[in-house]
Amino acid sequence: MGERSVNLKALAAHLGLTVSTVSRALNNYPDISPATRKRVKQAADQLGYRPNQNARRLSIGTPETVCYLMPRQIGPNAQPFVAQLLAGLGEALNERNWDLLVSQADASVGDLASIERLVKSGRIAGLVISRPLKNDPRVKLMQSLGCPFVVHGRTEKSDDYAWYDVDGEDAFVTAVNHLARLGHRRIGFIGAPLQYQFAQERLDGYMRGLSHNGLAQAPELVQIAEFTDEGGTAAAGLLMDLAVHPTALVCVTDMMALGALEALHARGIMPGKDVSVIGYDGLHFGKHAHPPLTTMAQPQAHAGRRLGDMLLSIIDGADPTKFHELQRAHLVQRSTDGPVTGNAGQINVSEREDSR
Amino acid sequence: MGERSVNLKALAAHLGLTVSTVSRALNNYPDISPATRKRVKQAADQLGYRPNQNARRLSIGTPETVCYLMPRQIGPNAQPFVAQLLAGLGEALNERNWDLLVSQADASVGDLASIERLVKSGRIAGLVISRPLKNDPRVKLMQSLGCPFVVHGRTEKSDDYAWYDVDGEDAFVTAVNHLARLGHRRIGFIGAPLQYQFAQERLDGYMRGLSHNGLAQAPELVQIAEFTDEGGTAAAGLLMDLAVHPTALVCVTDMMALGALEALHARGIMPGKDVSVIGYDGLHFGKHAHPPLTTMAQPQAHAGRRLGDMLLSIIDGADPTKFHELQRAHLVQRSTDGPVTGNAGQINVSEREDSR
DNA sequence: TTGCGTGCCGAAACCGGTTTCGGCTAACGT
DNA sequence: ACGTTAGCCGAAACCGGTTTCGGCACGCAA
Repeated sequence: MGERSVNLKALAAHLGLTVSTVSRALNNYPDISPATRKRVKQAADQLGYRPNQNARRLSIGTPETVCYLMPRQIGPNAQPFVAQLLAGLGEALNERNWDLLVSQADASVGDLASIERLVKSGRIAGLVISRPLKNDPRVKLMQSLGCPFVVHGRTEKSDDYAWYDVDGEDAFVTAVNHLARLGHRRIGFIGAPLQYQFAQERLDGYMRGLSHNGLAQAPELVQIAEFTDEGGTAAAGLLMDLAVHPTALVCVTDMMALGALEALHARGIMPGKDVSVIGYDGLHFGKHAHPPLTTMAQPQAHAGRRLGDMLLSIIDGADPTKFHELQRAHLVQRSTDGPVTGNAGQINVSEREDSR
Repeated sequence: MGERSVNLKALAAHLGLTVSTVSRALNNYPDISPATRKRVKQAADQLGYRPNQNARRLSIGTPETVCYLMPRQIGPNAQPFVAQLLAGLGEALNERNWDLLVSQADASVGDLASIERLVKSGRIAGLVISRPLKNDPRVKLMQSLGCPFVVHGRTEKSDDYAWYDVDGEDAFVTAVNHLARLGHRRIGFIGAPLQYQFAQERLDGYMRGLSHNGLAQAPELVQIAEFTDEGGTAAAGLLMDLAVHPTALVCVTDMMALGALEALHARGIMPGKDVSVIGYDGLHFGKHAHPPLTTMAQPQAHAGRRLGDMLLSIIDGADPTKFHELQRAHLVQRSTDGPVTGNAGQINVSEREDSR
């Protein structure tokens, strides 16, 4: 209701000019006299004229929009990082007055088909993919469609597209190193399904950390579960019920680590004292866990911003293979890590009081 | 690069028909013979034709897009509910193949101006506003613009627009009732800045709960701070350092409650034993707090879906004032609530052992 | 045979902008 | 005084669809 917002035609009529003149005046074409340019611009923002973006973009030939593909799994333990990522993306896009679309693949259609529709319908100039699988079909699809995209995370072979990631392998080497230095020799791994590349990477890091410290790899020490707190509880339960249980646990996410803490409490085991636990993510909430969770924190404040800038560069024509940004996670020690103690029901190792 | 995706003209040429015929065939106009209709549709999805949405929407006259306005404050304690809300909104929109835009007001432009640009540029058919202020100028702006919108939350007077909210006042009455039943007579309130309507509502509920239980209102018992964990810690600190400190705290968000727990621990006070704490939100993380946080949980799983459906109805012409959906929060008891104990450094009340 | 619907498709206007091109006017040099 | 050249603006095509309208060809009844 009310009149439709003023369009170019109305503005032109109001000024006694043609639409083409007005358009060029507003877009700073050199063939418009300074006088009329000024007159046009004044009238424009006096009447509150805003160019219709659909029309403009149709004409321009670019949708001036990028899309963020939301990771599926939501539910009660929602993804806390989504908001931050969107904020960063939005910041990058705002500088150009581009729009940010979010899309979760329509369940009835399927991921791939839904992506294909999105790009073929000309709605988006680029796409952000989150948390890729080890061999993610979406990557190949986007490449075959010739549509610019960036990945938050990596796939198994990740040399021919742009990505931003935190080095999960390095992080888990660091975590294992830290635990080994505290005297732990039997370290359990709580992981996520290996179809996710991040899960594989972190497992690799765990393995490398083990051998780097001369520790044996025992298959029973790695437990895979869904990356929820319940998953962590279940996995930790299995590990602690082993004949000789580990004296430390590294967990693929903070959420799983929090779940692991529950399993320890349920068995009367004191995290950080009897058994060490290290998570991954650096979630703010970990500070309030019982006890406060030691974790490998990733610097994800800027992930969205970086991804946005990368994507825009690629849309501008830059070579996607040039953008590989690998950040490092760092250990934030809270209270769930500590030296190994003798009363752990397992091989007795010499107690040592490491300094913290 | 590559050929531009097939457009209507190409498809028509391929078929030896005109664009208008093909368009009408695809849109099931009755004046197209079943034979050619079928032929057209087959060719269309064989060539992978997808109508250009910018062009289509320009022609149709509606952007088929709604926008979610992200709440500003992000930072480390990101909004966990944003992802859930977006998922719900997306679900509702997907059924019509509408798009979901997210926008955080450009800091350099300002909320209002940025909203006005958004709707005047014809990009969106509706807007979702989150966490409104007591007297939120965005609501009036949208009304004066004549653009459909829904609000997640309410403002002070909320009868002339559509909203979905959880009854914070009722929730805090419930919380205070619960505490009073446990014997608490000196209950502190940890609140957020009262410019936010939700903060005011919950304070109102607290007050009503007090008088409903015949408890005195003491100004020093209500502390306002930023709604972060640090804010909660600070506010709780002030309250616990009072000459006669409260035996229970109700907090306006779970995040603040977690912060409050820190303040208690720092003073050697055992939450749930010496002093009760009740949060609000029902955050999943509260389960892993120390001790697990009792909270008023809001059923926000469906908020996004409901808001989306409401907004679409309004866009379809329904009366916005018809949509007022008020949900109730419910107490989820974990471990930070308990009967008042005598050793609390304050007026001795008769101990009573309430049943749990 | 003529006339008249009816079924089916093409022509063209339109959505609201952008951009190329051409022409008019005034100032300029010679 | 006259041709040239900027400077400035209008005309028109275009982006890729949708939708109204008109007309051709056919079948049917008179």
